[in-house]
Amino acid sequence: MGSEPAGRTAAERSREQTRERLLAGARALFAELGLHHVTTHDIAGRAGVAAGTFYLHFSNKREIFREIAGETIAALRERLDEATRGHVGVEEAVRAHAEALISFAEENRDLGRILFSGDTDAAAVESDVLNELAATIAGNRRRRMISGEMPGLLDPDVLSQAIVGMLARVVAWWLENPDRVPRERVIETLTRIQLSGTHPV
Amino acid sequence: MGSEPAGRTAAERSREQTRERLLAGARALFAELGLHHVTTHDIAGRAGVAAGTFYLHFSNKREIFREIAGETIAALRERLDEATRGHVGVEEAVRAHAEALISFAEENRDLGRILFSGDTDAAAVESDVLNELAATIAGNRRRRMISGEMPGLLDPDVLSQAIVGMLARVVAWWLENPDRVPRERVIETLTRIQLSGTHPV
Amino acid sequence: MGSEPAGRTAAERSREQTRERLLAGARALFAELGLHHVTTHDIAGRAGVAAGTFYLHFSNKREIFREIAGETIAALRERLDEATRGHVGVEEAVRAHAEALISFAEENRDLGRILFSGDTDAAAVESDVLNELAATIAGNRRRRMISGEMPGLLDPDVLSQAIVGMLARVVAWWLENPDRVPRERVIETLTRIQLSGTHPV
Amino acid sequence: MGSEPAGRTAAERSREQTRERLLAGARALFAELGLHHVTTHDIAGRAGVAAGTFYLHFSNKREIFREIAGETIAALRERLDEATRGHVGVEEAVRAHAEALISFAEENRDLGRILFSGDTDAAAVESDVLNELAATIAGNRRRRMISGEMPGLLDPDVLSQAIVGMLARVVAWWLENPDRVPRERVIETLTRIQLSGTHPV
DNA sequence: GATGAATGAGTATTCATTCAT
DNA sequence: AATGAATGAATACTCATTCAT
Repeated sequence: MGSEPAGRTAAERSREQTRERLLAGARALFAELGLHHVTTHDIAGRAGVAAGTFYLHFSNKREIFREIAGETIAALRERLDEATRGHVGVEEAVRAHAEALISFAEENRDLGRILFSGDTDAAAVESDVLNELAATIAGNRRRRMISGEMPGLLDPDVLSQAIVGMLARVVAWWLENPDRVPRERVIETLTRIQLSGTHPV
Repeated sequence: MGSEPAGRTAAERSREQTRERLLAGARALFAELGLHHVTTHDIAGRAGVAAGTFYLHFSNKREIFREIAGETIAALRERLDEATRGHVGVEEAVRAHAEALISFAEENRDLGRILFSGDTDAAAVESDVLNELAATIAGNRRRRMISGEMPGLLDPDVLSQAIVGMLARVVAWWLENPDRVPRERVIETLTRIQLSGTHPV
Repeated sequence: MGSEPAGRTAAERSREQTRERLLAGARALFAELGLHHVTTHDIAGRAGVAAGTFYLHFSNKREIFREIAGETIAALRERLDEATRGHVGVEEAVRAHAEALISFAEENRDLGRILFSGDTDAAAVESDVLNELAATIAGNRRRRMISGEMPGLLDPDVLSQAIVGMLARVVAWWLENPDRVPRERVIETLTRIQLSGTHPV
Repeated sequence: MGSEPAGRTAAERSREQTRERLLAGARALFAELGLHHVTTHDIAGRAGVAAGTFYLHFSNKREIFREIAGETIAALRERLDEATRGHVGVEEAVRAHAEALISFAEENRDLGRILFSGDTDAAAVESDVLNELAATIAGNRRRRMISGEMPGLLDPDVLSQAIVGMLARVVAWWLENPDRVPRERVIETLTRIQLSGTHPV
């Protein structure tokens, strides 16, 4: 009945469970305290295993962080791709993109705080999340919109960094202050800014 | 008729020099390694003094960081105010603001990396630079432009965070990749984005 | 059927042994050098373990001292209670008390030096041993003897402090100079002084 | 009009004043904080001089403590001798001795706390104050009273330690709790205890 | 595979003491 | 004689990582 390919021994399943518990504990702790205020003992403790067990599953602290960040980024990327895929109109696509981003942030509230914060250590460990996003997002943007419409006015690299910076900052800020502005208004504002930025007078 | 206020004893001058060397060393190291990968011993070593000497000038690591960050922020704020003061036209003001920001970043290349990075630890020590900037910048922006022109389309809080995020990200990125885009083009792009955002179709 | 409670794992036994070695080392060092001339490194070194190991067993220097002092005081108190319990006659009781004190000091020669020395720092860490003793001893004394027999001549508080001061000093002195006076003579002298003080002419 | 032999230069007088100020500051600080919670910087600061000046007058921290303790002990000894000198009767002499001790403690309240506390560090620095007192006091006592009157019941060494312990403890205790018992009652109690101890039934 | 005791290099901070001015 | 900046050894405590059981 497992969704994973069967034929695993009990030991393999047990190992996998321990690994998952470590990942879960690490996610929670990193989100709460930031990368370097979390010790490997903390993570093991949160996972309910002994300190040494951590090193049976990850070769060091950076690795588990990299894994967590990596899987989160992959999920985000997929979500964003999916969100924009079906849309033809520019406005629709941009709004769907913003909506997907906000939804993802809400669902990954804890890790989002780190991933979108621009934390230098986190960035050093994982090839900078935001830079990857910049490439992806800017790629989309360029393909779909900029082409031809604003010949030399806006530099595409600067623009992509600007958009990423804007998105990351707004998301991080809104995660910390969710009651200041309703969700829909955040999406709407993000959408408008991007549209106006690409359809100038 | 020295450039420094006269009437200081040799000891005072020596002390002041050591203090400045510590500050300079700390600035460079913080920029290079981030707040908590720098030890007080490192700072002292870089300044060419013994480890204990650090504590004759600063009571702890947080203090020297706060001092560095504080003075830099104050200088930045003044620079931005000054830049926007004389201008009547919106476009002129926005461009002058962007220009001042870029110039400041160039002159404070090292620290800029931290201040604009959104480093969570740095933010915890010094009342978050970017948040302060958000307030200031957003204030200006709101006063001068938004009034009446885009009634309820853009949320002012979200907008201010977006602008700050955009500016910080672009500046931090450009400091790391100064050769990718010429300075003028960065300024021009930043200016255009902001203007388009406030003069929508 | 070992002398220690069975059913312990090897790790638990090892841990307990290390802990005991740390306690033993600390006892010896504190006795030799006094509370604050002993470093946690010294204690670890004496126990034959690495410096960090100390902190796996005690959260800081004060704690290990408190533990050592606490257990010693508890043992002493029990010994004194036991010694005096069975005796009806005043003289018998006083002599048994003095005898128990001297025996205890002999058996705990090292720590006695600190506990009976009135060391102000030690006292600050552990609620002052001598003050506790003063209360206990004086309580016994008052109950059993003074009642009615010397109405207002001797102040009970002053008397109890005097007795404790006398006992502590004599014990500490005798531990340092065990060959000057034979054990029995110390006990006899202590007994006589106390009896004469309570059975005046 | 100085009480000291004249013929001192201004420099000599200035030096002497600085020295006295250091001694005064050290006395106050040692009394307040105990020997090793006082830094040489503290002492210099309290004396209103620079840190280095301390070492122009004392070669190290131990030395200034030794000097302070030494002069206090000498003064105490003189006071006690003086007090007992004129008296023929045993009771008179013992009471005068107790009275002098209490008076001295009151006048030197600050340092008394250390000198009578049995502080091990203080004792290590200065050849133990209390031991010196033990010798002196016991000497007096033996000469005047014990001779012949209690053939072998009380050991003189033990007795002298007992008396010193008693006196020191009562004095230290009373300095900390001056309101618990009136001064006269302390003296009376100390006197009675000693008399009864030497005039047993 | 899991345990958890142990390691030891690392780090902030203090303070007695020196010495150039 | 006085200053006070500088020194650097000392010390408590942390934590990533190892390894015998």
